[in-house]
Amino acid sequence: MLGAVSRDDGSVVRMIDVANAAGVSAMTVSNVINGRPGVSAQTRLRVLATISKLGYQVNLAARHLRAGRTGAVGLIVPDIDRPYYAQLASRLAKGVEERGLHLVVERTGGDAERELEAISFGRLRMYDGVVISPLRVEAADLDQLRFETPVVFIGERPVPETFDHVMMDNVGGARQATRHLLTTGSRRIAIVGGRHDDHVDDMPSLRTRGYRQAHVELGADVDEDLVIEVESFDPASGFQAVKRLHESGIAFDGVFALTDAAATGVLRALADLRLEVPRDVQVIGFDNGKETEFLVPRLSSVEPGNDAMADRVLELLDHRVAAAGDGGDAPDPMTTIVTARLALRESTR
Amino acid sequence: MLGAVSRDDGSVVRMIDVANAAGVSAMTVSNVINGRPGVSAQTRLRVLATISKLGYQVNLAARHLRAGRTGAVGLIVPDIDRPYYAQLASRLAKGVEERGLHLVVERTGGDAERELEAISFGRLRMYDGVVISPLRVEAADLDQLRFETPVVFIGERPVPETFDHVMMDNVGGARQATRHLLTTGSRRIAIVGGRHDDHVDDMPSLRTRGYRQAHVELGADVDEDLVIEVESFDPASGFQAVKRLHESGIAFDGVFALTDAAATGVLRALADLRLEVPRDVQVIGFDNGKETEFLVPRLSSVEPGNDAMADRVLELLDHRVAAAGDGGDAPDPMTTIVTARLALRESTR
DNA sequence: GTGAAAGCGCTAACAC
DNA sequence: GTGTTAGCGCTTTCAC
Repeated sequence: MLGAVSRDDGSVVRMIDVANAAGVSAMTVSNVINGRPGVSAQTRLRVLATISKLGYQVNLAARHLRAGRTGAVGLIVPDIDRPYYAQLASRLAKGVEERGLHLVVERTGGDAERELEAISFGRLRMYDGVVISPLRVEAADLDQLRFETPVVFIGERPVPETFDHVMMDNVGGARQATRHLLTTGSRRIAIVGGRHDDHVDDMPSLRTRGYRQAHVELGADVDEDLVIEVESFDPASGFQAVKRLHESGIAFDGVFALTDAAATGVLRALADLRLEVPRDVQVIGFDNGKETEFLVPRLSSVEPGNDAMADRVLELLDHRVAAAGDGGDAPDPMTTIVTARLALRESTR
Repeated sequence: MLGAVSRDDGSVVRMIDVANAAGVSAMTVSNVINGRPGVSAQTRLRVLATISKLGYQVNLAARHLRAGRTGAVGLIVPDIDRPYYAQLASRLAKGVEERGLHLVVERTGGDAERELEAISFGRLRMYDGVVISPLRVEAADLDQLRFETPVVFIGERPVPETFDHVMMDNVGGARQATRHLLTTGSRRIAIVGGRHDDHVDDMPSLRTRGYRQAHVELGADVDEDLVIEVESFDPASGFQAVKRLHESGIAFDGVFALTDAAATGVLRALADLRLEVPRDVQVIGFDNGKETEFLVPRLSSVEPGNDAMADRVLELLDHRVAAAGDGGDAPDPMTTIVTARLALRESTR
């Protein structure tokens, strides 16, 4: 049997084997293992000794089948390779493990169908709770869904109010960043990764809205030539964006890059163009990643509060998993927006 | 029941429900779902229609309990946040999903006990196959282990010959990098993250050996003052290392940083010291990460062949999982060393 | 080509 | 404080 654990004699140690060896019933062994009350100290010790002597380990599949608990929390993300998701996964894994559970990471590749599939009935059943950061799924698709597994949504995609939702303050962070550039003398600020049409609720649109808001508030105009749409938000895109801007002869004295990764490419391109940062061009990124303070020049960035987001997600899961376990009333769904702040370094004045 | 899937009337759709609705037995439904032969085309269609009408999904826990297959491959790594592991996870996830399985990522935090625990009998049973990248576990501890789940080890830790093992060419890559610096005129090459005592088989020691080998081959001496041990291999460590070197007044005209992340900090520190790269100091990293070609200056690096490693891991799993499934003979364990090559850019001459 | 019986290893409910 | 009974939903075996 694939995956089965066998001892030297080829047999598998089951709970009943432990029970027989210890001279008790399987139920008592189960009670000991799960720390349930009603077992005498003496019996408990004998059972524990037998367990370690036989090297017994619970069969999680059987427990899952019987008890409905899986011991796993699912994290469903577009991609586990990108720093934002990798860090989210790392933080959640830590928290989930402290609660005696495992984190299972599933990647969708940013595919709408696979996102929906991942939160389908059957797949959710594999988890005690699920955290999903959708990229494409529509609120309308989610509206139909009804399930008992606690689900927390994370990110900027709109989500029906019937779900817990944790989001970063994309608009506010972008607004602060842009305001800083404007108030320190930049007049023509390029937004790398921005959207001309910012009416969809995704990351680039929300950050573009903050950029526009700041302009309106400070009485500045947005030149649509400075709104540079890009495919992906990596260094290569940032690099290309600045190169294109320069080749088009469009003047600019500030850059708001929608991610630190893109900003890395922006800095590289400006160095190639012999433009000095921040004297000729100010640059600010978004994410406040670990690398920012070691770039040349050190990159100013928006700190989105990812730790706080992860903590909040864990809190929400706690509430809901506890309620589901007790059969208690499910708490009202909540939307949390974590505030962003600026981390200013050498790339801005 | 937590995690249970319920329909509007609160009931759960089981295989037997599908069977009743389609007027067949559960066994026939099972045969249809698993694509087993011996079901007439007509019956098959009727069953499939009923399945989609009732929205039935197999209960994976029950299947797992009965069949012993889990549909999951485990990846056990010290940390999922670090780019090397994140990329490994991403690549493996893709490959595993192509095979109709899931990748479950577990992090150990680099703790020896937790690494051992993760490959214990009970935990392995959760997976059809396991990939583990240990950081601390000793070969002696592994020697005792005997299990039927296919396990592939990855990384530089020594592993008993009874296991499949995929490693990158740490020594060879470091040797090439150092040779390049030496043959292009550097005489005093600092190794950031190196080890004075390189007799343990871990990443820093192996790369240090390559560094020493290159020196021996080219008749150069290693000054132990240039071997800088660091705590972690992040930008901050690289930055500190160069600062300390400079403050001690130790001359150097080349830096081999054991990771690109450390090299990022090295470049930053050299910029602070107004040392020009590569004129005054040549710098080379290791990993050939995506960011390297956008740093200022563009970083030369050792390309370790991570894609090839991931492909090889998948290949090995394929063989072993297939053998375990068929009850066929297990293939002989193999050790694969993936060759490294240099990716030269602006930071070297 | 299809179905009935048995049981995977565990735990909830209840009896003693 | 401990044991007995039953059954979670599926698949293996074997009979028809």
